[in-house]
Amino acid sequence: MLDLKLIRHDPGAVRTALRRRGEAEAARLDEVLELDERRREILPRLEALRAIQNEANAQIAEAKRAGAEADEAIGRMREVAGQAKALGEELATVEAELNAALALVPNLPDATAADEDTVLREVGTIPTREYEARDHLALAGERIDMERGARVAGSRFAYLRGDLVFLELALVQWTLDLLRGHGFEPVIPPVLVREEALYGTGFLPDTEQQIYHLPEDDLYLAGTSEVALASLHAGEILDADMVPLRYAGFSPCFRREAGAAGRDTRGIFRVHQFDKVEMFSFVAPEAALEEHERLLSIEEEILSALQIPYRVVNIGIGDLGAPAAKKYDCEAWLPGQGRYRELTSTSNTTDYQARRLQIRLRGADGKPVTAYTLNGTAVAVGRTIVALLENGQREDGSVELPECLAAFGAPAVLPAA
RNA sequence: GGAAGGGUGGCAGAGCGGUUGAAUGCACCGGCCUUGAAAGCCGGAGUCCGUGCAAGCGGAUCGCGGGUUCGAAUCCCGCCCCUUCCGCCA
Repeated sequence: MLDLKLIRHDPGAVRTALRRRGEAEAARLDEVLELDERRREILPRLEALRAIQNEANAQIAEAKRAGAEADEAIGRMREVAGQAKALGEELATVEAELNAALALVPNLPDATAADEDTVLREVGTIPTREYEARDHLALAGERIDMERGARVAGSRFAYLRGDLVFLELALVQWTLDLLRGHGFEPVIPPVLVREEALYGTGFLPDTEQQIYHLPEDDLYLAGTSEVALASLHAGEILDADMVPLRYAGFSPCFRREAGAAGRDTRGIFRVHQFDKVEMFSFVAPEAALEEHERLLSIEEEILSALQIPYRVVNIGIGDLGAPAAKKYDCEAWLPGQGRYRELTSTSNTTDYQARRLQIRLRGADGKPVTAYTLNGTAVAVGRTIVALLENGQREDGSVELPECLAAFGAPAVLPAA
């Protein structure tokens, strides 16, 4: 959610920034501005009535205490109360519309966000081989069991079996260990969340078609632990010296993938359920840009340590989600597909989520300011396994795995399927 | 799932339906005192909205929402959360 005061005081600048997302988004401002004006027309009138009520109430109280009659003041209260109630209802309607309109306005793109997807750099060596590269399913064999997964839960569900389970666990543990070294507190968050948490992070109203809902309990299956991590400090005013606060959340993630029919149907590249280690930072406003680069550098450190060739993309404004002001994706080279595919993603959501979640910092002057939040994928386990298998493959179909994982229980070599 | 109790300021904890934004204690900030500190004394201090250059002024806020009433922290209803007991359970 944008700062209403900013919209009010500098609508031109906000509109200009929003235009980079398109005219339709910029046009949303008009409704917000109009509703805000109506609100500020009604509010002083209502407050004046309330002031009269409060004054009359004091007189009544005083008269009662003195044992005197207060009919005149009570009459005045009675009269004003009716007017105040009607005005109050009018205000409530306008405020509800205002909040709904404001909730639909996406975040302002950062000045350094790209207009179109822009590859910043390619890192690592794309392996050359005389044989045809296999894809991860061919390499995994029954250790990735899609057929039985589909039989039990439907398409896009998989069984991970045997060695791959130890690979997953090693990957997770190695990542959490590395992140702790970078100052991230490991967290296993709730995966089922309330609507407020999704609204607060900007997934609602925006991506509802991607989210599983449990109507019996009115809970939602989170598509990322970002939801629960952002909500960790909802409603709190944090001391400025507590930030940066960094969390590494490990959780399963659930996505309906509605609208992705037919895409990436082979293997576990795009499934309804996967595990992920997610980084999440709460920072002071002025520290956000640097923190974003920091999250990106950690993502790159991880990909490099795992010897996965990748490229970094500054995501174009058209592909930014509503909460993001800027986003980098790291795309891994997948020999089985012969192209780069998204593996991790990090977003600077500035104060967009924190304002909705009412997360503030108490600055040196004692005044609360809205915090800034950022998120980034440390390891999306399923896709990382895909990348490890396809990049580590040898001609005989066995797979060499990165050394760093061995200490955490991963096999050094995955036998051919 | 059943039964009971409870949600008040950073924390603890009062609060006959009417000068209660809210006693008191602790914690916090400033001042006095002190060589320095502690103790003591004096004072200050929540958050949000509107208005104003500002000081300020006005409004809201006692889990959330609604109701009763001229008037609700206080009474009624719904929801959320916490605690205890029973049941169930990895």
